[in-house]
Amino acid sequence: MPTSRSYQDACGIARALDVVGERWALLVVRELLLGPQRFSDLRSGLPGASSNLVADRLRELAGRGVIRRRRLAPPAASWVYELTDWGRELEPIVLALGGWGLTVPLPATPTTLSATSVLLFLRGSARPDPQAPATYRLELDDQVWTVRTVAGRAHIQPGEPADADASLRTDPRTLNALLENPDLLADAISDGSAAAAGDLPALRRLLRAVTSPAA
Amino acid sequence: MPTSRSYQDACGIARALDVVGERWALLVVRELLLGPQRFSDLRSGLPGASSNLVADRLRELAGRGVIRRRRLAPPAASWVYELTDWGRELEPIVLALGGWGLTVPLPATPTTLSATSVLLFLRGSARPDPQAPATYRLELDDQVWTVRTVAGRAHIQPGEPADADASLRTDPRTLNALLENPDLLADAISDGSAAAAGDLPALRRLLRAVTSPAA
DNA sequence: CCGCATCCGTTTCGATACTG
DNA sequence: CAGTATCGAAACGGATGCGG
Repeated sequence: MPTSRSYQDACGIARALDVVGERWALLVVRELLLGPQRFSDLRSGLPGASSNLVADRLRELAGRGVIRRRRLAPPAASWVYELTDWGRELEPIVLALGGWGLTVPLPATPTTLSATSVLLFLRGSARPDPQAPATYRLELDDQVWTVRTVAGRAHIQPGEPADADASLRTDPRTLNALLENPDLLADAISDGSAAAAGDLPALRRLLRAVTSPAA
Repeated sequence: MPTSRSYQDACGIARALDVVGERWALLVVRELLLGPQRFSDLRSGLPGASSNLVADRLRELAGRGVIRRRRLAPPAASWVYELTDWGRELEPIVLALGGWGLTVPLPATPTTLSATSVLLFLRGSARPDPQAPATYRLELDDQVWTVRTVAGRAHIQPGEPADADASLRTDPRTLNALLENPDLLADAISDGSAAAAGDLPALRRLLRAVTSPAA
């Protein structure tokens, strides 16, 4: 019986940690914050976790009701994991923890950075010009995301956009660098680490929405 | 070198968990949210953690700058642990996590409940009558706390109050029950699980401030 | 007694290999 | 693609020891 060990403490903090306090659990939640993901998507977002670990956490979190396993409609016929309504209530907490974590020094050795992590940062920090709503197609490590800027906020979903003003194909680390310094876009394109198409001024506006938020 | 293992992930959430994601770490932070505590206080607040575990976590959290070890002024000449300013920034996050955790079913087997846990709940939930500020002496498992109700809020500190309107001596679990149902106070006193002194109506107002918050 | 350190059995983690 | 099986290494958890 893999009944995960409990703190046996009636305090709410301990009870929360009984559910999401195990190693990797909150990072699995993080990966699902922007929408349903398949097992292999989760694995590539959590390259440091072994496959059995990811499988264990998914089983436990599903058993606790934080996430759910769902079958995609045909012809996809694949399985995805997604947060339940209850699990989604962790979102502000996890994001606040992430804000605090930005003040933690970066690990010295080379680090990973998942697409979801960068996109959560983008969504949380971008203040796009409300006068110029736009839709973008972002392809990060072969996964496609839809980004829409509406009413001064960025909305992000996994999957293809119906219609995009501009598109960008790159990797999470490069996108992160571009969000810190949008002027690097030309360099990234010329050295092949990024490829852009469509309304490039709109794309620049998106990248600048983090460093130069609209008033 | 007990250099705790890192997620090696640049995401803020992962970096936060590198610091406070280990087992028991956030519960140590919880125990310090209301003020400095000695090693033995921490141990009695975390009865499920072995002594070496507590010592390990304290060392790690101190090394990371979340907490600090400080010598009390003579004649106490003892050591206490306390949150640094940086560690204190975890407070809203930990409290939010605790709020979510209240929706987690209680562990089946008998649970512990630390004085800090109940007092955090009291502080977070009590809406005392702003018209009747008061100071209380609370003695929980031989540790003394000062509770002051001011401006519709409860303020809590470890240690003796300078001057108390009323005092209550009990254990965390009984106090928790009394906060849920203040009418049990007479029973608790008569069966010896609580002892009260001073302005008893004021004490009843404190207990009722959680279930019947002032408008 | 307080504040740990050491020892040791058990559980979990993490890497690799493997299967439907 | 979506996991399971296996196994050594690390961490946890309980008991005990020990200096101040």
